[in-house]
Amino acid sequence: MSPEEQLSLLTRGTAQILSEKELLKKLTRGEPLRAKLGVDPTSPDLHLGHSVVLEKLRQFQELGHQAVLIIGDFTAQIGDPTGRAKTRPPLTREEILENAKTYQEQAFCILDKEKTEIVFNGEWFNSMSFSEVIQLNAQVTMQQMLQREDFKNRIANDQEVRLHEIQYPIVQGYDSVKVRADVELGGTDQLFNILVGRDLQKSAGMEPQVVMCLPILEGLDGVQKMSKSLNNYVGITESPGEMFGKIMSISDDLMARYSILLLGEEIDAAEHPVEAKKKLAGKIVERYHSAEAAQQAISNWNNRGNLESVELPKFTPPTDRNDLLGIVQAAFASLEEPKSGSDVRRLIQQGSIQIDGEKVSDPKAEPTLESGQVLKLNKKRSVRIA
RNA sequence: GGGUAGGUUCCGGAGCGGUCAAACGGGGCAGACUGUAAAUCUGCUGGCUAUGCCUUCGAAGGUUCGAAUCCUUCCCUGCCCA
Repeated sequence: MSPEEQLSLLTRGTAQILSEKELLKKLTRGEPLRAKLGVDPTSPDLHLGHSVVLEKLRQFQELGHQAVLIIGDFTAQIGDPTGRAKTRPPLTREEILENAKTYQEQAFCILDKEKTEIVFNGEWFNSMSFSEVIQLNAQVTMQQMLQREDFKNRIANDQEVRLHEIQYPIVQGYDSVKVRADVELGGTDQLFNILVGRDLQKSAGMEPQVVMCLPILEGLDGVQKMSKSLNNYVGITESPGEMFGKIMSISDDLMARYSILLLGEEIDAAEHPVEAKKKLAGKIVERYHSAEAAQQAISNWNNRGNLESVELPKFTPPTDRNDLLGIVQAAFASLEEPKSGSDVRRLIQQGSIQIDGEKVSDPKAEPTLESGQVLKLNKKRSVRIA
C-alpha cells in the first residue's frame, strides 16, 4: 500500500496528529514503523474505552508495522495523574503484576499477539541509578510540567500536587526513547505526556515520534470518560447479554458517538433509534464474542416481554430464608453483585422487585416460588428460579 | 522554621453541646412516563431479619447526664512569609 493510502487509513478516526507531514515522511521510508502504546495495569479489566486505541494499534499491525506494547509496571506505581483531581492511591507490586497478566490476555482479543512486542518499563527504570534520574529530570523544566492542565487546575484550587506526579510525564516520555518509538498512540488526554516523549527523544539525538491522539470514549453516562471506577463501562470480557443491555441503555447522542469511535460507521439517520441501537449493540457483541452470540442477544432482547422464553441466569432460592428480603439478597449475591440488606429493603419497598411481572413490595412477604418463575431484581437484572 | 486556614457520610459542603445517621447541592439507585433512550416528576441514598439497636464526623485520650460540636496530645493538607 502506498504511503499516502496508509496515511489516510491511519489518520481516520484520530483526534489529533502531530504531524501528518512527519508521519508521511516516516511512512515513505518504507520501513515498518514502531508504534508505541503504553498502558498502566492499574485495573485488571479492559473496556470499550481502551479498545479505541487498541484498534488503532491493530491497524498499524495490519499495515505491517511493529506494535510495541509497553506494560507500565513501573509507571503504574507512580500513578498517572492525567485528568485526576487527586493523587492516585498507589498499587502494590502484586496487584500490578496480576493486572498486567489479565491486561495482556484481554489486549490480545484485539491485537495480533504474534506481531506485538511487549516490554515492561520496569526493565529499565528499576535499575536506574539516582544520578541517571537526576540527569533525566534535568532535561525538562518545572515550567513545562506546570503547563499541564490538571496540575494547573489543582494548584488553582489549592489542592496538592506531589512531586512524584510531575515525574510521570518524564518517565512515560523516556519509554519512547528506550523503545525508539516512531509513533506513540494515546487518548487525547495523553497529548502532554506524549509530547514530553518527543522532547526527550530530541535530546537523545533521535528523530521525534509522531503524536497520534484518539478521541476519548465517554462512559455509559455520556458525560465522563469511560472508566471502571466510575462504573460507566462496558468490559470487553462481559457476557453478550450484559454487553448488549448496557449499550441499549445509552442515549441517542452517545449511540452516534460510539458508532463512529468503535465501529467507524455513521448511524443511519433514517432508521428508528432503537433499531439502530440494536444493530450497534449487536455488532459490538459480535466483535468480542461471535455472530451467534450477537443474534442470541438480540433475540433475547426482543423476547424480553415474553417471560417464558427469555434466557436468564438460574437462581436457586436459599434454604435458610423464605422471606422476600432474604431471597432477593441471595439473588443479588448469586449474580456477584452483593447488596446490603438495607439496599435490598429499599429496592423492595420502592417497587423494583417483580415475580412473574407482579410487583412485590413487602420485604417480609414469604412468596412461594416455583421453578421457572422470573424474579425481576431491577432494570437490568432478572433471574429464573431453578 | 514562622504565621494562618482547614480535615464531616461517594464528592462538594453546612452543622459548632442535646431536637444529628448529620441541612443543601452533585452523583448514584428505584418508581412514573417512554423507545429498559433523553428530558421531566416523585421517592430513596451508613449497617442491622429493624417502630428499636449498632458504628460513623482525621487519630487517641479527656470534660459532661449528653460531644461532629468544648479541652489536651498527635497525624495530615492548603495558603502566605523565610
